[in-house]
Amino acid sequence: MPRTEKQFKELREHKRLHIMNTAIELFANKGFASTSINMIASHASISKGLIYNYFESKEELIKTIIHNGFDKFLTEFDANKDGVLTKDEFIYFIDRTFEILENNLHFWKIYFMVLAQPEVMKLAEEKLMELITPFLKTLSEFFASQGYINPMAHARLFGAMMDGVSLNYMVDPESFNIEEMKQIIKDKFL
Amino acid sequence: MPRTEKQFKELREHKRLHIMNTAIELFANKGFASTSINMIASHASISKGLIYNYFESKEELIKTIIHNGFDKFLTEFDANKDGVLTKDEFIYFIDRTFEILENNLHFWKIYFMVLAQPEVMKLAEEKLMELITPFLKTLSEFFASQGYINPMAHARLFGAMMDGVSLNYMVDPESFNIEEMKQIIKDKFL
Amino acid sequence: MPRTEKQFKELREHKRLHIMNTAIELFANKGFASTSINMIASHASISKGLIYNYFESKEELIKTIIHNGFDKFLTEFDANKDGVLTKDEFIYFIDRTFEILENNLHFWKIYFMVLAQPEVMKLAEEKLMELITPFLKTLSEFFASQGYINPMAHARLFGAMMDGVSLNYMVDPESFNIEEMKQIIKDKFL
Amino acid sequence: MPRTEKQFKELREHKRLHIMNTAIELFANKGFASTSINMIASHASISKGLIYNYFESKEELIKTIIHNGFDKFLTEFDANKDGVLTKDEFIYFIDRTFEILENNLHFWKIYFMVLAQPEVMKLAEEKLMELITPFLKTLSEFFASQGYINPMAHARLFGAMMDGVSLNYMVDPESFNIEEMKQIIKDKFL
DNA sequence: TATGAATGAGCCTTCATTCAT
DNA sequence: GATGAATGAAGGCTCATTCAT
Repeated sequence: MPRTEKQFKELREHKRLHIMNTAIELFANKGFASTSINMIASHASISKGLIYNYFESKEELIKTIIHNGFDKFLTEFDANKDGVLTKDEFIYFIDRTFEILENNLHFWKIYFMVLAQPEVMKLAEEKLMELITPFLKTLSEFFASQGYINPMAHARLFGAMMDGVSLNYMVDPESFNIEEMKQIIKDKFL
Repeated sequence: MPRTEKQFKELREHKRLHIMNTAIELFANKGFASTSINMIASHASISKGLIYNYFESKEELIKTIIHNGFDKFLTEFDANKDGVLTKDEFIYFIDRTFEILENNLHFWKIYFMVLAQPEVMKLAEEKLMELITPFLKTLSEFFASQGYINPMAHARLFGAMMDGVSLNYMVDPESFNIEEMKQIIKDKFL
Repeated sequence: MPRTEKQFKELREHKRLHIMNTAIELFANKGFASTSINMIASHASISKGLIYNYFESKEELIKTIIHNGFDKFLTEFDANKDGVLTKDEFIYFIDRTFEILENNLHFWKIYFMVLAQPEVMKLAEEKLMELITPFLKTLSEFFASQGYINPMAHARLFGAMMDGVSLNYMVDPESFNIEEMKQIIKDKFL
Repeated sequence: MPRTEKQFKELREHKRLHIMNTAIELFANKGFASTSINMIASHASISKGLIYNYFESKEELIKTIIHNGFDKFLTEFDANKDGVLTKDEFIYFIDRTFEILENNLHFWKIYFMVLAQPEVMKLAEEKLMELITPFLKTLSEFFASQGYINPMAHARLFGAMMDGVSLNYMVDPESFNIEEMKQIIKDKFL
């Protein structure tokens, strides 16, 4: 009965995501080490043991969350990666980045958690490079097309700035007027 | 015959700093939760118990480290805080920030640990505000004097950018050409 | 397939009592502070961690033991608490007290441990008052009915004497002839 | 210079007593295990190490306290121990016991700590027997002289009652009218 | 698949005791 | 005699992980 099998698989996938989302929320709010498997289980209204049915370990769980988050991020940008970035696409790019930031705050908290503990979390390094490389490349090409003499440095600065803005926004969203930020960034880089 | 009071005091202060420096290194590299008191003790070549002779708890230890670091940072910037920032002082400010960044990498790692790890953030929140508020104020006034219509947003963006650059520099120092960065930042904000 | 809820509950209750009984024995023989959780665990042939699955802390454990002991004590006396105590009931009361003493030596050792460590064991105070108040009231009414002019003082003295006898019996059961004691007490108070 | 040596010895003895008195207070209020050497040192305004100059160990310290206390207790009763107890001396005995109780609450707390806390009891057992045996003997002989058929049982009951009264008085001095108690006890036993 | 009892390594912390000065 | 820095064993407790059911 292929139908049943499919349903089965969907159910599994659904529960898997449920666990991940619960974990994301907790990791982001309390930190990785301070979030226990027990906590995740009870917030997800499942048993402790079941989590190990879906993830081999706590580390595996956060690793999966990070990888998934990165993949999602890349996918959401796919539209732009047709090769070249036009001026309009650059504007869209900025808007989109902030949009994603606002919609995935929890994930970004975890992303910075990972960055802040380099030795412990080699886990994410590889995936991070995968994410960043094309990002920088596209940006660099755009800045080159805009006549900047130092396009890669500009790309890096732009990326760093987006990191910093995200970080500051996360720490204290109320004090951050995203619309103003976007406008200033556009002014500075165009 | 006991040691004189002065001898004791010097001994204490010296050892206290030794513990703090050992702890800074470990916290920065492995994160707060992943660094055990045992680890700190053995890296500092002292006994576990002795740490508690100098710090009431692990929390107290990192709190002290954070406060000390922040205080030191503020002190290093004191020159600029005569009230107003001139154009030249702004340039000096940027140079100085990067200089401090390069010379105090450990502090900056801990600074990002604070921002990114909720369990540490809770311990530092107050001190962080103390650090940031005058920082933003001075910047905002400078941008106002430069004729920007949105000086506080500019100050925040500038701060965020410095955070982002620092973060990226720390994660991967080789890929970062600090001199180029400084130049671009100066171009963009002046 | 998980166990049914009923199975789990029974298992839990059973193990909970097992831990408590093991702990009572050890607390009574070695004192509260000198009995480690490790000790209780190994005497109960379970792991250290399991104890914390049933009791939140060592304090909680002894608190539960004390409360349980008091409740049991009160229950065992319920028969007499129909309001008034007749002469026969008073005799029965004395006999019953000693009977309970002999059957719950461990609990009574803990009871005196609590009395003897006022600052450490605020834990039991409330429950103790609950236990003692109706006890004294019933006695006082009885002594009043027997024509004593100072019934409450008699009740207190009687209670204190029972405490003292219990304490002495516990410390050195061999030297104590309970039957003789009972007889003398009856003679003195009737 | 014998003079200096004598002064020296007195100074030592004085400090020794100072440590003991400080320790008594703390042991009585917080229990033996919950009182640390550090605590005693700081309450006595001396250094931790100095305590070990006077007492070999914490155990030795409480042992000395207990022995001293018991000796003092015996000495205070010496008057009566000329062999026989007359009726008047028995009355005096009761009055004296309560007088001592009121004036040496700390000692009595420790006495009950000894009885009730097995860890302490082991240290005092011997001395306790030394204290109790002549006490019981004298009482027993008195009750024999009064024509009681069961003099030793009476002596034990009397002793136990005094224990119980003392204990109850210590736990809750306000609820205890000592004068009333004394009167009732005299009535019951004479 | 799902449960939660059970384990045990490892954590933070305390404290009696020692010892160089 | 006097100090308090230093030690390290031991304690209470947490938690990722396993496993019988």
